[in-house]
Order: sequence, then C-alpha cells, then structure tokens
Amino acid sequence: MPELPEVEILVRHLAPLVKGKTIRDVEVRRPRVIRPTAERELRQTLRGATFANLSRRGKYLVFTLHAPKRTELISLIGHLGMTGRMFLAGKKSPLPKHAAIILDLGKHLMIFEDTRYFGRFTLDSSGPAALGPEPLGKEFTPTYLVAALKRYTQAIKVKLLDQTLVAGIGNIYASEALFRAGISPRAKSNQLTLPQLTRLHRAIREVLARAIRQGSTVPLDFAGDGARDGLFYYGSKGDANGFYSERLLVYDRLGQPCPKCRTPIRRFVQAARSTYYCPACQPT
DNA sequence: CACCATGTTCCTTG
DNA sequence: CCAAGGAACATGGT
Repeated sequence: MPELPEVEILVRHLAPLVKGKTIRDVEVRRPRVIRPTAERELRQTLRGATFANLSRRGKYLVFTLHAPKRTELISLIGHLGMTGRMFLAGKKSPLPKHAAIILDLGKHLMIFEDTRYFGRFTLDSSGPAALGPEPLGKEFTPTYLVAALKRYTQAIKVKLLDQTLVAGIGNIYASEALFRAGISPRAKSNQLTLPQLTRLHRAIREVLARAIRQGSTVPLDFAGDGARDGLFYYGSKGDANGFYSERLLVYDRLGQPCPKCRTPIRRFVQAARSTYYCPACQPT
C-alpha cells in the first residue's frame, strides 16, 4: 500500500494508537525485512522501549522510542515495500499468513505483514537519510525542481521516481501528476520549460494532497477483529466500489477515454514500470 | 502457462 | 561520472 499519501494516512491512524505503548516482546518471522539489523539487536533494543512519536519521511515510517537506560531516542524505520501493512490486532485474532514482524504491546499486537517481503522494519536509518525534499514541504519549490532536473537527460517520468530528487512519489502518482500537468512522460528532464515545471510542481502537490484528503475520509479499523488497514490503497478489497481507482485519471486505464479529451489512454514501459498517459493531452 | 503488480537495489553495458 | 536496461527480491492475481 505504498506511496506517500497511503503512508501518510497510515501514520495518522497508527500514531495515536502506539504512542505511549511499551514493547514487551518482538517476534521476527522474516529476518530479511529487518536487514541490515541483526535479530538479536532488534529484540534487545526494542524490548522495554516506549513509543514517543511516529512520523513519515517520503514513503518511510519513522518511529521514535524511549528505551530504558538510554538518553537518546531510538529510531525505528518502517517501509511498506509493495504489499506491506501495519495494524494493531487483539491477541486472539489469527495472525495473517505473511506476518513478518510482531510486536507485543501488552493488550494488543502490532503486526507488520508483507506478502512479498519487500518492506523494511529496521534500526538502520540510512534509507530516509538519503531522501530528497518532501514534496509537500517548503523546500520543494518550482525553483528547486528547475535546478534539480537541469543536469538530467532522463525521461521526466523516470526521474520522478528517483527518491533523492523528491521523496514519496511512486509509479501511480508519477503518471497522475504528469497527466495533470499536461507533460509527456517521455520529455527529457533538462528540456522542460519553466512554465512546464511550474505546472508540474503544482500538479505533484495537488495530486498528493488530494489523495491524502480523500484517504482521510476512509474509516480504518486497526484494532477490530480481522482488522486490516484496507480500503485505501490501490487494488485493495475495499476498492471494489472504485473508491481508490475512480480518482485516478490515467493509471491502469489503458484504452479508456481520457477524462479531458476522450482519446484512448496509452500504456508503455519505462525503467521496467508501466507508464499511462494521454497522447493528446501530453504530446511529446 | 503467460503476464502483471503501489518499491528498491544491484548489475551490466554503453 | 551518467544513462538505460534488465534482473533480482517473493508472492499472488487474472
């Protein structure tokens, strides 16, 4: 469930549920997701620690905790990969098949499940440290975009997925932002004009902010039985009613009419990822 | 069986 | 140094 808006919604829901809670025990079912932290170290560090805060940086979740006998706060870094979820569950509810990490919080369990195990749950904070500016933050300006893209001939769609350029844009919102800005995904980064980059800057912020706003209206139930964080992310079950995909204008809409001009939406592959666009509204 | 999938990272080739 | 393409990771859906 992974781009910036989905992570932001998860953080908002999870933060009040974990703050002040103390980790009694840690079960590592999939050691690969904690890499490069060792299992022993994770358990020793987290046992007895209390959640102080939870925030987001790009697509990463950043938990901070107080540990007994330590002055500095500990940072615990989460990343959902392609299929990760985090939620609280009662101790009696059955564990999901792909539970990777289970934290015993006393009354509840906090579960990190991840079908494909591409996600992370680690003490290593080098991931978020390497990120570019937050797209919804003050540092992300049209001027920044101009300077950051100047040196690259790479296609803009590919460059938007570069987390060191801007943090948090993924494959879905990259296509959506370019459509809204009326820019071809094939356009070379260093050939975009100032008006184009101004539009792209605004489109990125709008697309992400709208998604967060709309995601905020979805009721999530983290602690109920059989609870999931469902309903919001692309392809989730609650999406049967089209809640999520309805507001995506081009992504996964191959052959469907463009919402602006009715030209059929096209798909092609860039950097091994699908790109969707309207050939009329986003001319090369 | 085939192809696709919200992400990241590594490797090769130019 | 950079760009582009591919594969890998691992599992499931259609």
